[in-house]
Amino acid sequence: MKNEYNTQQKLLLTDYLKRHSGRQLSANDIFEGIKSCGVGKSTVYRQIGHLCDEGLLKRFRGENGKSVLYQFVDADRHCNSHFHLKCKSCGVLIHLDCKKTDELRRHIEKEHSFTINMADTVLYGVCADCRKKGASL
Amino acid sequence: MKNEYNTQQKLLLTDYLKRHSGRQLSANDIFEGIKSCGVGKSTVYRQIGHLCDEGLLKRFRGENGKSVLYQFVDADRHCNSHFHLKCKSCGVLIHLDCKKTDELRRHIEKEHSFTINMADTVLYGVCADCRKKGASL
DNA sequence: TTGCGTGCAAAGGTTTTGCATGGCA
DNA sequence: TGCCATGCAAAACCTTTGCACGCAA
Repeated sequence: MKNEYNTQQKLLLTDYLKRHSGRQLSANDIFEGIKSCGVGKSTVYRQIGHLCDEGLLKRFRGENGKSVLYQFVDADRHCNSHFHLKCKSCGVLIHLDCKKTDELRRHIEKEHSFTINMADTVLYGVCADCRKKGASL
Repeated sequence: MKNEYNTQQKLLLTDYLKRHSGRQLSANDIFEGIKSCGVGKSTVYRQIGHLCDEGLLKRFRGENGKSVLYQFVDADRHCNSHFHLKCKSCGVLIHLDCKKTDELRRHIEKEHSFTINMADTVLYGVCADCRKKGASL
C-alpha cells in the first residue's frame, strides 16, 4: 500500500505514461504497452491506483460515459488551483490558469455556498482545432 | 434501438427514477427497485441507455472514481444552458442558473478558444450542509 | 534479511449479446 | 398482424484478490 520501492515495473510504467502524456489511456492500453517487458496486469492496476492517489495520474470518464481513461500529469502542475478543459473530440487536456475562474470559484463559494474541488472537476467541450475541423458535441 | 413503445417495463423504470430523482443510483439499485415487478436486468440496462441518449438521465462517476451512477433529470430543465454542481459527500445535484457562469463560458470561448458543453460538465465539490457537518474533499 | 511488490490464476462484479417469446400499436 | 422490446442465460469485460515467490533496500 505504501509503494515505497522503485521496482523495474514501476519505472517501466511511469516511463510509458510520460512518453504518452498527451493521450488518454485505458488500463488495458497501458498493459498492452508494457506487457512485452513482463509486467503483469495486476501490477498495472495496482500502480495506476498508487499514481492516482499521488496525483500523478488523472482519471477521466471516456467518451461513451462508461470506460475509465487515465492521463499523466506533471507533479509540479499544482492541479488543485486551476480548472481543466478536456476536448471530447481529440482528448487534449488543457490546464486553465485564469483569474476569471478564480472569480467564479469564489462567487460560487459565497453566493451559492458550494466549495468546488478543482482537481476533481473537468470542463468538457471542444477545443479550437477540433472546432475548425467541424467537431461538435 | 428506437424505444418507441411505451411498455410496462419502461413506465415502471421511469416511475422509479422519478420517485428517487434526488438520489444517485447504480444500475443495480434500479434493478433491485423494480425486479419484483418482473423487469429483467437487461431491460434495465437497455432503458438506461435510451434515457441517457434522450437526456433524461445523467451519468456520474461514483465516489471511488470507478462505479457508474445515474440520476434522473426533468426534461424541462434545459440542462444545456447551466452548470451542475455535485456534492461528493451526499450526492445532491444542483442546477446552477447564474449569470456569472455564462460570463465564464463566454470568456473561455473567446479568450481560450474552447467551447464548453454544459450538459456534460459537472463541477464537483462539497455542498453547504455537508460542509457544516465537517465533510472535506 | 525483511517485507513489500509482483505474477498468475481465480474470483467477483458489471455490462452486453443471442435467441425465442411476448406485447404494443 | 408486424415488429419492437423483453427475459433468460451465456458470454464478454473489467477489476480485485489470494498466495507463493522474487527483488529492493
